[in-house]
Amino acid sequence: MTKEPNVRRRDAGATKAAILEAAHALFARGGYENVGVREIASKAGVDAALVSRYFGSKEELFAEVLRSGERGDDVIGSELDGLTDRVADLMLDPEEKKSLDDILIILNSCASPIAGRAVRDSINERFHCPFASVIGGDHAMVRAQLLGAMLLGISISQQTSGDFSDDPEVRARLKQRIADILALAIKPL
Amino acid sequence: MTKEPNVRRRDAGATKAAILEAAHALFARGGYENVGVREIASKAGVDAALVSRYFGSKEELFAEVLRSGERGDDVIGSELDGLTDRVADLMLDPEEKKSLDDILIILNSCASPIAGRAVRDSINERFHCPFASVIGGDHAMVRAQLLGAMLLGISISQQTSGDFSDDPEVRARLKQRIADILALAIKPL
DNA sequence: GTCTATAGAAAGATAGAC
DNA sequence: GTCTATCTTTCTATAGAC
Repeated sequence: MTKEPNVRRRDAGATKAAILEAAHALFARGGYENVGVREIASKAGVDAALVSRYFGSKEELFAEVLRSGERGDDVIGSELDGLTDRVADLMLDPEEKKSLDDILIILNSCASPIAGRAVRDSINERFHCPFASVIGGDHAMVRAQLLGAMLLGISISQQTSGDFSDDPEVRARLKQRIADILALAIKPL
Repeated sequence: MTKEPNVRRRDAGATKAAILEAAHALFARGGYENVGVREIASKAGVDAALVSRYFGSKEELFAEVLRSGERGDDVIGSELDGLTDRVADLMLDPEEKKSLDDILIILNSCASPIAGRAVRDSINERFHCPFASVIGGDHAMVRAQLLGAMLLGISISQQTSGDFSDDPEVRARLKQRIADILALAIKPL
């Protein structure tokens, strides 16, 4: 396996971006503890030493991935109107799976003794608070957490057990059911 | 730190049980990858070498922990009547948190490349199938997976973000809300 | 700006003494 | 039946060559 010393013209910015993107995708699949810097570098097409070079450490890279992720209102939108249908769509549409990477990163890294703290802080800042702003009303944070719990649960279930059903007819009815559940989650207490 | 060579009279059965119990508790908190055999042995009050001695490997110990865990119908009961209230109670009652350890083990270990497969198989056998038996009707497996997703989501949310609220009044209304959501999850499609 | 080589730490597993 | 000592692997991080 001979190495051509990197085809990409030397460009710190591009290299850094490539590492960040690779880390984002890999952390979503395996979580902080199950992904190595070698693997990240390999996917980004660069050398492993550059990860430390540009981000300081794996931990700091992970924090940067969290910061670069979408905020809750990017995921669910900022309009309360039609929110439940939109999100139910997002959860079941295989085309949109990329949008759920940020949820998977949370899910798969929250048990880590190193990354766990950052993950927990990030959930509040990036998801619960924006959710609460969008849904408003009394006890908005409680209802926002409940909404977040539903999204987490559905995401992890699909990741671990596969899609709920292959039958388009069933999926359509399921989508409506999930929309109804989400409506119940955000309804004033 | 001088070591008294184990107070417990030499008893393979008791030692094995102690290791299994310690592993169960620790895997629930940290997941497969974040818990070492040294840590498990320490909590069990035995030497680390005995883990391999009695279980073969950490991986086999984990599989044994999965097998020894509760089945879905132990958690939700086998009566459809009153199920949603019972489970909502279980999710929010801090006294019952121990019952949710099996859910946390799933949650915190599913990303592991080693333990992930066993976890995924276990979800179906131990949770979705019993759930489907209890709730019955058309598309029982789809609805069972949806019920499981709700339980997973609420569990992980409480683990990562803390309890939804400290106010007993709010918690009571939230419990009712969760019961309503669960009812919607298992309702015929 | 990128890569090679390696230091240093931590974890799982095992042989053999007691 | 239990514990000590150690082997092997794997991973992060870094110094220094190119």
